[in-house]
Amino acid sequence: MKNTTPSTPVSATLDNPAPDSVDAFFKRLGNSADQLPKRLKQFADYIATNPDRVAVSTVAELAEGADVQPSAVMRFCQEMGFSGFSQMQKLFRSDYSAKWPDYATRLAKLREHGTETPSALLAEFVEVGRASLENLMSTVDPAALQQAVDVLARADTIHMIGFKRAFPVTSYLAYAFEKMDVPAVLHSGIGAMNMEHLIRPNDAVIAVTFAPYTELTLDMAARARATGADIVAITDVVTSPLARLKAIQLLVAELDVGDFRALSASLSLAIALAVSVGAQRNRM
Amino acid sequence: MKNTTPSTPVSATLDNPAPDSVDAFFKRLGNSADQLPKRLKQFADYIATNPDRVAVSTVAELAEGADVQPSAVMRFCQEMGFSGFSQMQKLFRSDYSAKWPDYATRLAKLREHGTETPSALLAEFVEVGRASLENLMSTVDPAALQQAVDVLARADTIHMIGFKRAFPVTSYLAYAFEKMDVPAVLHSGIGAMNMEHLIRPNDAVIAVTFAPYTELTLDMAARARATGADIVAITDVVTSPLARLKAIQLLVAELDVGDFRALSASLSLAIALAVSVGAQRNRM
DNA sequence: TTTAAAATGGAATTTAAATTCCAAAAGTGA
DNA sequence: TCACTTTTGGAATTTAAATTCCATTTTAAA
Repeated sequence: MKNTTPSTPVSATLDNPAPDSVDAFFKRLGNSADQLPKRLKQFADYIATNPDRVAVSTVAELAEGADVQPSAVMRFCQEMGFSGFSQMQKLFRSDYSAKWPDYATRLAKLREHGTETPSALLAEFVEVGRASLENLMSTVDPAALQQAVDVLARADTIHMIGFKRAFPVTSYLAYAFEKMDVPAVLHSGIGAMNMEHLIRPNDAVIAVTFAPYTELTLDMAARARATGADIVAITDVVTSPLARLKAIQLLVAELDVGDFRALSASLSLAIALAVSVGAQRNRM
Repeated sequence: MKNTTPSTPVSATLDNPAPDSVDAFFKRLGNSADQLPKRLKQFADYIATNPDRVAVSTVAELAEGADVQPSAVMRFCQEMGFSGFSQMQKLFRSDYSAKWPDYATRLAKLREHGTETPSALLAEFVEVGRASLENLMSTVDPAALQQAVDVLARADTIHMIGFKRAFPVTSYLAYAFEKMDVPAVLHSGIGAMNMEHLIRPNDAVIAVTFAPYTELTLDMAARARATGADIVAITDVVTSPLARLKAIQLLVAELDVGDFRALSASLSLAIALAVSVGAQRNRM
């Protein structure tokens, strides 16, 4: 009569049961993430960012991706309540097939719910954003972009002008320039203060405005032009009032959803511009 | 002098090279399917109807699913030009992750292509933006989004907190809310003024921050939470510190190019959120 | 500072899966 | 029907991945 009862299951202890869905897993991870040791936290961040890799990778591959040891991965899995990696992966794999109707199907499914739900609206914006990005590559003239980079890299100080819906663009430019130590001023319009006198002949201005154009932006750009500063215009069409200023034009045809636009293309253009300028200045 | 040349590679013979994409694989399968022996055909049919299972299953599992022996699976793989099942599975797995190659791969690719021309960099940001948007649809939980809209529509005043790279997001939210006459305050941090006392129990806060998280944002959100205000967090991963605040989480996994991210997905999410809130408030 | 506890990296071991092999069954043409 | 080829199922082997273990390092506490 064999009686080798190993009574305690290796897999999951009572106080630490294995999550039964990927959602539950991430919920738990969210709660306990900050009291995890360094390497385990590092791995947690990695799979939180790349959850879709878990189903199709080996321990070694994930470990390498997160830059930790395989044993750290094992410890993590156990910490999360699994018996080991295999059990955790099984969970992710079962979720995988359910979750992977492709992008097109997903969008369609969201749409049929009607434009009423926030998700359907989000789907709209995503779709429009993608279209705008695709378009961006054809509306932006590479030569003009290069020229803009040259001008901005050469400038003493870069001034950014753009309000209302253009403000997210200029504020992101400001952030990027600051991070790269490029001297740049964001003209925010705050306090109704006129900072135009700061613009000198050897400076350059990035003016951002879309139809219906903001008067203030046009005025300020015009006056900057008068002092001799170079103007780089991020705008929507060639007939934009900024054209008159002999500005270097970067055109972004952004699509609307209702009264709003996704801004994806404008932001992408802006950040590419900023990073290029930063790189070029470093080379000088 | 050892000379054990086994000259013929086991993997793929000349007349039978392994397909290099899942598409190519299925094309070949279409051609040769009807001259396959019974069991092999049976397996072919199975994976043709369940292509997504291949990446995440073992030989034994697929064999069982198709009701054939594991060895039949092996013979099938070899018939199709692969050295074995592992090689075939590798193809299916890489095809899957090709939709979103991870950060490291992408950076490496960027480096080798050279960031030389601004247009190349722009192309990179555009591509990353598109991938991020596509992914957005799967990381944002529709229920959480709906919940966020409800909370924000109900709030007396909406407060927006987000600095540095998150600031374009909050500033766009501010613009959208203003345009729709939704009472909303953008906490800009300007003048180091503390506007937190403005946040009342019946208000709601939209906090936006991405790793590395901005302390100020976390602090302000925590204090707002303490006063009883609801928090909607737009952040990158579940391990985000904002999770601790019992916030409604909207996750955006945005890819980086170098040190910067395109922000396309975050902006799209933000504007969809804002418009939904505006619409819902009008209905009340 | 010293000591103890926790965490880590990497090697050693175990386990499970992939792959091969071969005897039996099914099919094919004379 | 008989000899021969192809196909099949299942067991045996190999390979690779998961898991454990332990010596070393790091961190926290006294």
